[in-house]
Amino acid sequence: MNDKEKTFFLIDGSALAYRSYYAFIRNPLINSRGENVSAVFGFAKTVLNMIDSEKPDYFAVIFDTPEPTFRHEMYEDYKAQRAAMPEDMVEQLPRIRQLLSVLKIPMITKPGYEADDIIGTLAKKAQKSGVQTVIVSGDKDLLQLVSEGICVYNPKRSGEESEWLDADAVKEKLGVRADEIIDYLALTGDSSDNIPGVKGVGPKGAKALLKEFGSLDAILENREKIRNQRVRTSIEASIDQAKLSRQLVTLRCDLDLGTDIERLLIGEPEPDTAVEFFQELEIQSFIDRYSERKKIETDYKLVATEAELNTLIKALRETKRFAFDTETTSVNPLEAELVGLSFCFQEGTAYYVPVKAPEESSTRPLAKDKVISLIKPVFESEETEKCAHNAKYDMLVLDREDVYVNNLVFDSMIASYLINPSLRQHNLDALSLSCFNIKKIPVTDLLGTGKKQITMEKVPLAKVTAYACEDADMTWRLKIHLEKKLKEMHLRQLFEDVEIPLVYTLCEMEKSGIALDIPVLKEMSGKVSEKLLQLEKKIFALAGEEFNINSPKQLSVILFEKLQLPVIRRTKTGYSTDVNVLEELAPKHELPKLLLDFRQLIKLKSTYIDALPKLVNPETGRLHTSFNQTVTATGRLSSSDPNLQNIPIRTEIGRQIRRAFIPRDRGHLLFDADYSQIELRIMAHLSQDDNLSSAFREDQDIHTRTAASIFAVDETNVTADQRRKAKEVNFGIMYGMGAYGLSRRLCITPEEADSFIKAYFASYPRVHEYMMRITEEARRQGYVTTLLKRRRYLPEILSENRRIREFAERTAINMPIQGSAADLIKIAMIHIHERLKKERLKTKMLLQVHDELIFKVPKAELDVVKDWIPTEMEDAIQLDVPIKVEYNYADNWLDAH
DNA sequence: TTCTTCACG
DNA sequence: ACGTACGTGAAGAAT
Repeated sequence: MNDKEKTFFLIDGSALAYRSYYAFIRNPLINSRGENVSAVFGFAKTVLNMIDSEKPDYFAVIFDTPEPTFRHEMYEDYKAQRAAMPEDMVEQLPRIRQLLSVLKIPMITKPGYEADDIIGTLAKKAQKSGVQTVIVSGDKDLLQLVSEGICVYNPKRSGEESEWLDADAVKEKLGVRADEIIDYLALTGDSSDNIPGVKGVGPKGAKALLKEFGSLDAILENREKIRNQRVRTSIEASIDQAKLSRQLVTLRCDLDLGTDIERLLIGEPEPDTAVEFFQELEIQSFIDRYSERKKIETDYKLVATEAELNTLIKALRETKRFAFDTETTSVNPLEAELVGLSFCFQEGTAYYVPVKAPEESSTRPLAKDKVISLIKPVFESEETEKCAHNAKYDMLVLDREDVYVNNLVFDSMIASYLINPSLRQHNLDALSLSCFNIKKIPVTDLLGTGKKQITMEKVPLAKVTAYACEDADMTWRLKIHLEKKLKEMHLRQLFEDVEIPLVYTLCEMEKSGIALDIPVLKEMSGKVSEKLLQLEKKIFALAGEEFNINSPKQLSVILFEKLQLPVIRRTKTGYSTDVNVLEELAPKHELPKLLLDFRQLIKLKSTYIDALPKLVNPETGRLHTSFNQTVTATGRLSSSDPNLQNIPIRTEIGRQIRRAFIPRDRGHLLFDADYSQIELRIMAHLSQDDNLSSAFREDQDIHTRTAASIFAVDETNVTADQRRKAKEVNFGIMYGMGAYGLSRRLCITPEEADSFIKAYFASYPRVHEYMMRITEEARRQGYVTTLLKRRRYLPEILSENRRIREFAERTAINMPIQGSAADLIKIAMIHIHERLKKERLKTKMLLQVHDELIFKVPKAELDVVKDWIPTEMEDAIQLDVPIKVEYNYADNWLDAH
């Protein structure tokens, strides 16, 4: 046997498409145009996996055609029970055909015959020529083909073991030999194809009969010998049906296909075509697979002499606009050391100016001071427009070199975010790939990974030059590309008037940082530790053993197995032990209450009390968060490293942590201004509801007002409990909550909750109209917008899946409210920042917590700013209802709030 | 890396 | 029959 055995994979195309579609049914892959691509994705993934791992010599995907087949002529109810294919799967079938043509995978169909017959024909042919054949399908019919050199592969979802069925495996699985499958199916029937079989004979009966008599013919001939009387009667009544069924399940293996197996070869896909295809579908993982590092014409230059630098600077001044990027030693801008700068003002041409390089370099870079002093005026010039990708980072790095970036006009990261805020990645690598199909040099090519990772200043100059120039080049290309899109989508004003100016504001805030009273936290830490030890002791005593309380898995064992407490809810991987569950268990056992206390304390200790002091910057002595401008789908900021937008307040112990946030400098206070009920006011504005609006115009307590309406009592008679319930309703409505959710939150019946919601809409009818209008708008145009035209696409709103569709509907209701509030506070921040600067005040904006701004104010300035800061916040955007800002000040955040 | 839990608006 | 209120980030356990 000098010839290696050839292998042949035969794919049942429709079966694989179905399987792929349903694999994602709970969580379909939907691209930004609202197109479901689950089936295409799953299909591509399975096929490519098979090709990669099995490396078959021959390969073919077989599809049915819509034409009736000879089986329909033979039996009019053939496949009659089969449910219609879902609409969003039908749409994917042409895509799958396109996929196969792009991937150069042979596809075969024959009108009037089913895929199974074609598969049978090809498999038998292959068998004769000694080719090993693998049929990929979950269909039982095809098992009849299993014999020497033919097996069936049934791929399962990840997590389940896939099946390889050869003759032995078939016998083991069904208890009959592969050559008995036809008779077996003729007896049992097949509900999916609506094949009748013999009524009353199932898998067990069929197996026993075949074992005893050997074949269907023998069974029919010797039917009087069947001992089981019930089975015998069934068989006697269904002789014709059994014969018909046998005909139906028997595959035709003698079709004339006009193809030789030798011609069923997998071709080499053209990368460009493949990338284009997957880009259209927006399937990132395959875009990556087929993206090559495109050869683009580039001229990337190292600038290492003063003369070269002067020429570059002259060019930068003349062109009036350029893209730049910094290379540094760290991702944290407050720790990063500048390594070099790159510039681009013409597609494909870029310059790298190093200020640091490895010792062994043949070219010595110019001294950092020299470069800075020459380049500083260009950055500070109002005459030249600057573009960058994530400018805030570069600006913070340059700021530490005393270089201030004036006239920033473009940030490609922010542009990409405004175009589609739902995307997770807005980094330069991803954008270069998605916009231009250019795969950038991975940073890891320069720095390596894991333990051997080095920093940028140790990378040879030639490599850094190529990398840094590419960054500037891509940023420049993106500016040209994304600018157009922003204009088309009417996002330019939001971009130019809000997001770009906000970069300066956020830079200042991050640079300022906020001081921490470490002794306060140290003291808390000690007290909490003691309390935790006591709790732990009690918990172990009640549990009867020691275990890791922080492990939901170990905890589940104690609660639900050892103590036999009732399981309230399950998670994907086990039992839920979250707050709601523990609260429900609390009346039944002492332990859950202790666990709740333990959980609360350990959270406060590990996330805040002990973690925050470690994050104080040793140089400034303060905490510098990062305000992320391109993360949330609604337009809000987020805060990370550390997150200072989720400092505790709801519990007494937690809020004490706020005592540790202080104005370190003597003679300063923290000033805290927050919007009162801003989201409800925006909802009043958006819905134009008279009742809701008048509540704000009359400056009434909105929750009391709602309580009076839904409980039909006088406002003066609203009880505290009624007000609390009304508050939940007010918030719940803004999130599109249903009766069930409200009932759970208020511990009332869903019927009662429903009556509250009905009463709410009766008193605020236009709020209901708003919800109908905005969801309709989302369905019609595919997206919703905020007051400043910030956009969020919601393709899922057309989903067939109710859960997904309803989620999109709630998002459609909430995003304009949450996002408009974000628009509003962003404008206020910019105005306040600019005014503080213009009036040369020492007051510093330190934090933003969605509807709240925190400042550090010198006592001498308090009287000035305490009037105008709230006014600037109230005047940021004109609404049809008043905007109210409340403020307070003290020497720590707890008392200032 | 993913899951669960929990802190905030 | 199912799952049930929007938007975040971080810690610790398990994989």
